[in-house]
Amino acid sequence: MTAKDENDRTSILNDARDSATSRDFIREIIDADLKVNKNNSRVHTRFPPEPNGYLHIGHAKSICLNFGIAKEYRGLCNLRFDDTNPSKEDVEYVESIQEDVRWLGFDWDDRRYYASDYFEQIYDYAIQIIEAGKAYVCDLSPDDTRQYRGSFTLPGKDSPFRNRSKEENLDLFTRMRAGEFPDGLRTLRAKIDMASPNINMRDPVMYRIMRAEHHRTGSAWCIYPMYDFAHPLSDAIEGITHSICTLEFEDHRPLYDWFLDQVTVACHSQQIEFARLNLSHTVMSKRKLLELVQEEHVAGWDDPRMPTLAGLRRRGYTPEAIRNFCETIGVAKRDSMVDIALLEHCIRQDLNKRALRVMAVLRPLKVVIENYPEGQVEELDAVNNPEDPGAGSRKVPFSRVIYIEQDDFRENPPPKYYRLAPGREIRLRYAYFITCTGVVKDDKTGDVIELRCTYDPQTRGGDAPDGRKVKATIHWVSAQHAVPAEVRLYDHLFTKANPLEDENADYRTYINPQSLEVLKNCFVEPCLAQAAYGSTYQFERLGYFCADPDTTKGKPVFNRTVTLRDEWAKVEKKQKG
RNA sequence: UGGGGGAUCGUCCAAUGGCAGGACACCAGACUCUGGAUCUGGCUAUCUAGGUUCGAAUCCUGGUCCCCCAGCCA
Repeated sequence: MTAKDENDRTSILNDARDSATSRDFIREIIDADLKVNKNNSRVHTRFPPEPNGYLHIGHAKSICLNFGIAKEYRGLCNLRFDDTNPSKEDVEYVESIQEDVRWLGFDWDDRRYYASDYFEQIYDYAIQIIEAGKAYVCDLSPDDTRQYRGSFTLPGKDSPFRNRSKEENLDLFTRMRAGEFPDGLRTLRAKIDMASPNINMRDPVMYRIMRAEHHRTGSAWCIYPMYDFAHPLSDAIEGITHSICTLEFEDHRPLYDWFLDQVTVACHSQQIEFARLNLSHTVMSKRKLLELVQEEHVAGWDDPRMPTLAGLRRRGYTPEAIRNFCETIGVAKRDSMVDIALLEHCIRQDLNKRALRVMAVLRPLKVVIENYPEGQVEELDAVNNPEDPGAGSRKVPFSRVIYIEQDDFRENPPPKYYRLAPGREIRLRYAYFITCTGVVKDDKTGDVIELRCTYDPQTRGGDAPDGRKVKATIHWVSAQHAVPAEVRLYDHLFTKANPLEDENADYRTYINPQSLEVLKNCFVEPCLAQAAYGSTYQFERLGYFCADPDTTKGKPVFNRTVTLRDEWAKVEKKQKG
């Protein structure tokens, strides 16, 4: 190696260092590998989902890690479907997975692979291992296999079929493939050590007989390789240098290495394990998410309450916010539970910069401005985004009858409540100062159903020429111009930070009964009449919302992505004890 | 119980023998035509007991607690 090469690599390393916000232990391992020119200084990762469910925010962590590392080190990251168990897998999932990875902002170019692409090669490797006397066909039933495996404290016993001849093994394995035996009758097992303290090394199953329609190979195969066998070989075939997976595979690493040591491969990838993401107030296992869908606790994989990428997307989360979240939480080996407040912070931070501000009244209270001329309409200027001068401004119609938020009026205002109350003056955003002069109540219920107010014509646009101040500014919508809308208010899916914490209670008992509140009688300002699916807005003083695909021509539907931070809510909560 | 991992603010991540730092959350204040945003300040942590060292979150020894593994799932 020349001094120039050394300098080049050093500068690449430094670039990588600069572009990363912090050096996690995985990047440190890669730095060290690069320093000794391991793998000819190549960095090649892969994201290997099993197509048996939708991707969730935990996968996003892995995607950002694998694709992110590839990008930083000027390497490559493959997308590989780990489809070795056809009984659980489906094309629906391979499609959603690709959509989600792309949406998150990552690109695998032409490197979309399937473990099933390698079935023939993996089979050949199995033959090699049998020929080397390191694998055998076992006739033990699943039950007996378990019995023979022993326990944590007891060593296993050798299978009676362990010492079959190579010829017999080859013959039997060939016939397994040929479909001569029923499902589950025999397996191919690695001959390692039934007394190993690591249970994964006690002659693990390499192939099982399973007649199931595979989403890619159809019925071409009736034997399928197990993860432990297929995964290291798939990595080797693709030339993966760093095979990043989660902590539960840590004790599989000796087996990963063992398989690669039995066969001739160009590349022996290094498996590195990190802690999977746990997020408060939700669940992350695919099995539980499937249950929530199947038992109809949610409306589907893309229900905006789900931690799936499809759900978050429909909820109004942006790829940028999710990527930023993944960067912020870091990567380490200790089990942890990230507060969902951090995810919410990330989406607020992103949407604050880009979401157009509009006015929407969710729980309308009619207000008649008595001294405002009947029939008059004014077009008032409203800023689209105070954080982004380039976003410009728009006209908002104002008239004698408007709607305000029920929550913005109190007949008997508590301490520190700054909004409208009898006799009090406040500002209508971008419009006028108004003073509440009367309250109309429902005869029967006594509920406030209408407010009578007067306005000060001198305050047009929102400023008083005499310099007087008001304590509050509230949003409003002109009644005659209002567009009816449906708004879906979402909250955490679970009431408990960790729904799995209590071993005596099913996680479903902590499903938040108020995770969805549908408001069908909302009014939004006219510019929202043709809000397109996916467009995000800040409803001023309420939160960030996005148009849902359920939107129809006459009636927009909005999902609340997240509320704004709300000081008054805190004060009120404190007052109520 | 055998094996594999892990313990740092309330939460997540840094500090790689040299002033325990950042983010979120929380609290207080400033500012504000969003009780938003922004700004300022504050709070709170090295699992434990010994040892090595001028100096330990970091090294050594003992203990404690937590997570994972006994699928023909991944």
